[in-house]
Amino acid sequence: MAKPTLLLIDGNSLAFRSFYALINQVDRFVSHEGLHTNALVGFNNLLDGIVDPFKPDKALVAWDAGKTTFRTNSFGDYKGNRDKTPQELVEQFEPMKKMVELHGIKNYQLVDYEADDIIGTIAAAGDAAGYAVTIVTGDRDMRQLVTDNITVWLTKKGITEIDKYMPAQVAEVYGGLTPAQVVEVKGLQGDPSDNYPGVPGIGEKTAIKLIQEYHSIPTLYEHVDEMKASKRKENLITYRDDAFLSRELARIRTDAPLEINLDDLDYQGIHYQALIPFYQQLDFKQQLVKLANMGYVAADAKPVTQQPLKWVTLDFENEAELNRIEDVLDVYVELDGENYHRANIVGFVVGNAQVGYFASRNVDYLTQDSPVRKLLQNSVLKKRVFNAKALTVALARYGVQLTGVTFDLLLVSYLLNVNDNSNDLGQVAHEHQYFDVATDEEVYGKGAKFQIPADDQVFFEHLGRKAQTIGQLEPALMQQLTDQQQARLYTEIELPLTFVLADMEMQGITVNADHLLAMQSKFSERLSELQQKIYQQAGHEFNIQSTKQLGTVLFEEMGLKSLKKTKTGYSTSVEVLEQMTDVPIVESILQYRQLSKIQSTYVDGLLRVIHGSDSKVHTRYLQTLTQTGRLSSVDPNLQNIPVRVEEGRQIRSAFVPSHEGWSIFSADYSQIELRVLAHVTGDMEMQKAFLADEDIHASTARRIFGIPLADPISPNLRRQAKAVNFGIVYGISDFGLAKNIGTDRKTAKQIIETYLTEYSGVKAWTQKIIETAREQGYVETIAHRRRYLKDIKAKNFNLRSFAERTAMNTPIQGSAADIIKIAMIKMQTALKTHGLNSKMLLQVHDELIFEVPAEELATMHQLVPEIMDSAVQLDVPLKVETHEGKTWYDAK
DNA sequence: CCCGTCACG
DNA sequence: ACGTACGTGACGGGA
Repeated sequence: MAKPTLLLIDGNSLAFRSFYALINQVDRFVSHEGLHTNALVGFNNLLDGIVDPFKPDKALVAWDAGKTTFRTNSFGDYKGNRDKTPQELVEQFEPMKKMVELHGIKNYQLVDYEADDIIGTIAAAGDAAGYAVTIVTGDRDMRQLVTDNITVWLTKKGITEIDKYMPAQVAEVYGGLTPAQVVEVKGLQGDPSDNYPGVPGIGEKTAIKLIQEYHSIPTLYEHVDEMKASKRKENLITYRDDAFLSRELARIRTDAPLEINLDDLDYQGIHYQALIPFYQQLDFKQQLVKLANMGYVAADAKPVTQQPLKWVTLDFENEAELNRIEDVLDVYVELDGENYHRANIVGFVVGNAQVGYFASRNVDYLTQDSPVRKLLQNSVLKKRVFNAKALTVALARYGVQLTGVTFDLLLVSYLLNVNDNSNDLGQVAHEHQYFDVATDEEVYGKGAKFQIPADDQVFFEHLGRKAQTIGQLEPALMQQLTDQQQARLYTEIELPLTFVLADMEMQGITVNADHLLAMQSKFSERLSELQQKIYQQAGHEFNIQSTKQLGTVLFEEMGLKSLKKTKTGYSTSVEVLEQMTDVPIVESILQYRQLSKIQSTYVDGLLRVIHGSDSKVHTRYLQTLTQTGRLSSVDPNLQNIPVRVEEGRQIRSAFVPSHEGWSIFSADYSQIELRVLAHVTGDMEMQKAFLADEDIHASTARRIFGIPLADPISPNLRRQAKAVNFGIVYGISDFGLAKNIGTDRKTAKQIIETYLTEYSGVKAWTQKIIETAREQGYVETIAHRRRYLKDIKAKNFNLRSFAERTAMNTPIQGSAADIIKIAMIKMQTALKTHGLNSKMLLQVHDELIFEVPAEELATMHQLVPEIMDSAVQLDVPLKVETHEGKTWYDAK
């Protein structure tokens, strides 16, 4: 008969592991009550993944009781170099213990003892009582407890993967030693993380070798005199006491005076119903979904019944049934990659709840005349989709002109809350408390395991669920849009824009590959010259692109003074290097850096993404990503093509019109963010300056530096005033301004105060917007785009300050984004109504780029500014400047 | 996969 | 006393 099982869990060790596994995202895991939950998430995964399937007979989670233990009493420095446990973790301990209880497991801690000792003691008792004992921990030293009946499960890097240690595995990593000998090794080796010393110069390798030979520390010292003279022998003798002390510190106790025994440890099983309010409090949505799928729902929840799903595999027998579809069609198309300009359609589904859903992998239904194709191209039939832009572009490649989209789940979800921007339909649905659909990861797997199911039953059911979800969510989400006064933002801006963007992306922009190739060979020659020069200046070869190696060369070998550090080493950023240009190698490195950036990101990078079929690049604009409402551009990013430095700027000469004799034409808003600032703040002084079409930075300089009208403004003061204007838009701080204009903090502070006195409307507005953010929890743009600021009331100064700057910046940056989006929609319409052949190709936040036939140039110079500056009516005028040229470079 | 760096508005 | 300008994406290096 199988032995009874006893599961012992090292609470502290695993809490720390969980916390640091997600340390980078500590601020992304915060409950609505402001509690950090990253460690709780990790710990919960651990319970789910290891404990729950284990179903032990008895179980315990052991915790440290506090800072002092018998170890600190015997050795004051024990764990003396540990940083204080971060507050973000401390606050998670109590809920974590509650989580343990709700999973049916007892917690235990004991004054003066560490979790290890509790586990050691119970494990020994369990071993003696005939249990199969399993210990789960992140602490490698626990392996000393292993016996034939005690297995140690050690978490690897993350926390969900584990290595299992039985005596054989311990022997394997410890060169044939027994678990009991682990403390002998540790005694010699010491442990920097616990701050006990061991013997200097002896690491794990040597310690194992010595214990292999002498078996233990006491016997080693019996024979120490026989060792041949060496530094090691000297150290062993000198640090004898440390070795014995460290050995004791490393030894886990098996005789702690516990007040509990095995009878108290019966595993209770999971208290499902009680977990619901607990998970709700922590905002553990995924866990709630899992509970719901098991039939556990909150007492006050609407009953979750899995909706029935009507679906069939589309075939030539049943395709006629599609003709019964009227009013509305839900559509979902699955691609085999995220870049929809290249990816293939691997499956699709159309239908609605009344008639049912029709799924297929056969793209002939799309490429050839079929009922499906007719429905998709029928403009009267309302389509409900997820990611209309991707769908439009993908279908267009199969010859289908999708029309009549009224509901885009992804887009609507993003507008309701910019954080709900997952490209996974299931995840988005779960955000809206709709659980009748799984995520792609759940169905397809991820990483190397990703696979579209070969089984039609599985694949089509998932597709059907997705399509059905879109339809099910539409009424509630459209209502929420209305409630948040965002209906017009959706119907008049974002939804029409999505099709404008689809057009621009499909149009693409032609890139002259020969030109890039010429640049490539010129640059690589120059790069190897610079490389040789740098090797010479350094005295040896090294990887210039490695910040680590570069730091060693500059700050250790060459003895330059390090001016700034990053958390991983010396900073070698431009900012730092520019202060050391008197050293020749630094100058060379700066040149090398600049050139290799252009080469790798722009020359090589662009060449890689030119489509063979049309010699164009087709970016994808992400419409549902940024926190402010701007677009972003990927694959390639065409919103950060160099312009400020001449060498880089020449990249732009590779961007050319797609027809002989055409031109590249650009139109940009002048100072749009400051104009928006003048509008939203209602500041009369700033508005006057714009109404008079003054040079705004000069005008600001005049006011904040008190320069009489008769006097000219020096370029330096104008530059400073410009920095102040930028600072205001970004949510200014004296430190930031000082750094930017190279003055001291006090002066910067004075400048800001003067600015806010001179522009009192701006001052009043910044105070008001922060107040508003605190009251409603969000800020808005002129088109009612919304951004929630969860940290606006944070106790932590940094988090709160950041939220306050965001509160000021988002209405400005976001409203500017609203304006150009409106202009783009109007522009596309105007091109059509004027019967122009010019094409809008790119958007770069405050500028639009077109390709234009020669005969339309004059018209465009007039029409484009007209459309752009009348996109919205502000209290100050909008100003637009236009340029044209044979290439993008020349359109300046 | 994260970090430092650097390109843009 | 805190540490600090807003919003993005791509690259190479190195765990």
